Amino acid sequence: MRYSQYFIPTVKETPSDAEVVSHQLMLRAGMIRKLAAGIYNYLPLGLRSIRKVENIVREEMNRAGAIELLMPTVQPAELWQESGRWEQYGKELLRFKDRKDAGFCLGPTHEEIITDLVRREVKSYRQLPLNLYQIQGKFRDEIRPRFGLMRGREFIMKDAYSFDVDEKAADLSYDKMYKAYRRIFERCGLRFRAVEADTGSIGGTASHEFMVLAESGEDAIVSCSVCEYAANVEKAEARSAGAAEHAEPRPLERVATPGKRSIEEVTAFLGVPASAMLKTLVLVADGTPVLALLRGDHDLNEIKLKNYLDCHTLEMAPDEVVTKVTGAPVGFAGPVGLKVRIIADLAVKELRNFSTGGNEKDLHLKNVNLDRDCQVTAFADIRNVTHGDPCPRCSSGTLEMWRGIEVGHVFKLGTKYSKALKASYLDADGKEQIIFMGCYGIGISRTVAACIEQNHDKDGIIFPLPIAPFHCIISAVNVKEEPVMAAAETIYQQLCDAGVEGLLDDRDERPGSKFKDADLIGIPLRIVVGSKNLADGNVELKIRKTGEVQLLPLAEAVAKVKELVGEALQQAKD
RNA sequence: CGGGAUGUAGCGCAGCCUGGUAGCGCACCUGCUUCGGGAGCAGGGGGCCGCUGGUUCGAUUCCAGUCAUCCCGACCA
Repeated sequence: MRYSQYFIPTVKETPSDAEVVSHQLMLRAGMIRKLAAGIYNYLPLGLRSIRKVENIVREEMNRAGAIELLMPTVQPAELWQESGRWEQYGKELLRFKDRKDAGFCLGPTHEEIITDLVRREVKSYRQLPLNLYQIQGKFRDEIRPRFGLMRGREFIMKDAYSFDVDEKAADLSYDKMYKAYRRIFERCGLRFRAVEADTGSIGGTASHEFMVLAESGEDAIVSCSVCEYAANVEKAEARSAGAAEHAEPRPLERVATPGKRSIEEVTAFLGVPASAMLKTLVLVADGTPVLALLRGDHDLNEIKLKNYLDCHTLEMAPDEVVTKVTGAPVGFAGPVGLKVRIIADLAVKELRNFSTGGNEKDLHLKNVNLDRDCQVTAFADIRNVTHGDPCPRCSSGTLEMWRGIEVGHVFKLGTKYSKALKASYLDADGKEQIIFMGCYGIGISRTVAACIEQNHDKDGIIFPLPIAPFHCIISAVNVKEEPVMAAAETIYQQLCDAGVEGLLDDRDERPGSKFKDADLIGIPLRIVVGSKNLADGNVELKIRKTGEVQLLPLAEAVAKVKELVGEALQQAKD
């Protein structure tokens, strides 16, 4: 490709409405342009990287035995009503009507459609297992799209759905996908982790997320310093540190704490550590107030609590409700004397003589003890794990924390959708059985963004070669010097012939601009053809990632590039 | 949806407080010089000052509404 004939509108200045690096760089590198909030044009350069990821995904899915198909973006309301998600999904589902007033939506995911297809066509155990996938645009009307392609409303996704005769077979399908996903992200050249995850609104029995490690990641994940355990903090299990200390209960004390509301203020005022405090949170679960008790230095994990309560909505109570439940303004809540459902975190069991709110303005209690002073409804694991917590799986490890970007998610769905939509088959005995399903998603466009979050420097993007839009850029320092241009053309032709994707920068620009653009768009290899080196029969080969520069005779440059490209792609495949 | 902010040339911004029909840098076009890390000089083009209404002789400026975008929160594969 000749740069002068191509379309790469790069930008010098950072657009003011872009917050994260990948968004800024994709705009600056001319990979994307915004059309509306969370909706982007994919420009040629961006599309090339997206296609690279798609092809890797496609190859690995096919290798794992999945079969590609393509489902419509526009989906009829009836199927969503049948699964119950027409009501459940909320405003994220963009709904509209056709000219006959029939309800439709833009597909945010395709469980309903694929299950409908399979229930019509699959009748026998002989047709199973089956794994169908597509790579397609999805639309989710996110409340708050942000960070460019990281959380768009319209985005490109690979979604696969497996169908099996029973749970054991479904587990095998899941395992195959899990392994395929590892290969995919390895081949993309990404540093990532597979972590245990909450299943969220998709539902099902188990799931893993694939997280690209990056400081800017929206998700917090933990991994064990010793064993293989890794999980999203949303899901990570807290293990109690051990037996309770044996402290004699001291008499309950009332302490005036004028204006001291937060844990920080109260600990400073009382001179006790946060870990000797009891944090009391008032929440509303499906309209009913609930108290959550945590050790002062721990944070509530709302997902764990929501799962424990098995409720539809769970939110922090508004001030009026707190006042009504505790009889005191916000900041003085405690469990003593309250007659509501009280869920205490497991770590609370170990607290003795702790301090907490007194349910009166400017009052806290000291030397509170459970059982003696108040009763909890139940104990449950409802807190976020923290750095240094003991690993829930092995005896010796502790948990380390990371930030990650979710680029893939695999789910064991069980029979949630097959039951709702009555997808069944006849077994060898002619008996009707319900199909077991799994679903497996990869955010293709997000993967490109995540890659940039992980691989960039002050000058721009540093693409791993397997998903770079081009392998090698050939920068002709001065296009008006005939020998320079001729040599650049020759190298470009030879690279093309060798199967290397070259971008010939034949623009009549100053060298500085060309180098800046080359760095910005992140092409892994660069050959610089300039008159000085050319006089000695040499060209320069620069590695974007390391900055390493080598002078090579004209004749060897192409062979060297071909070798490097071959290595990178080969390495990625094995 | 709650809180905060911003809409002025393709991009980044100033002007507005104190009303008198708009300016800077980059980009773009022309010419000359330059040519290994975003060149210099000279000339030039480009604006419904987001939109609607109000106040006023007069509104980019003041007021109200509205739309859009961004940030925080809630929410979310």
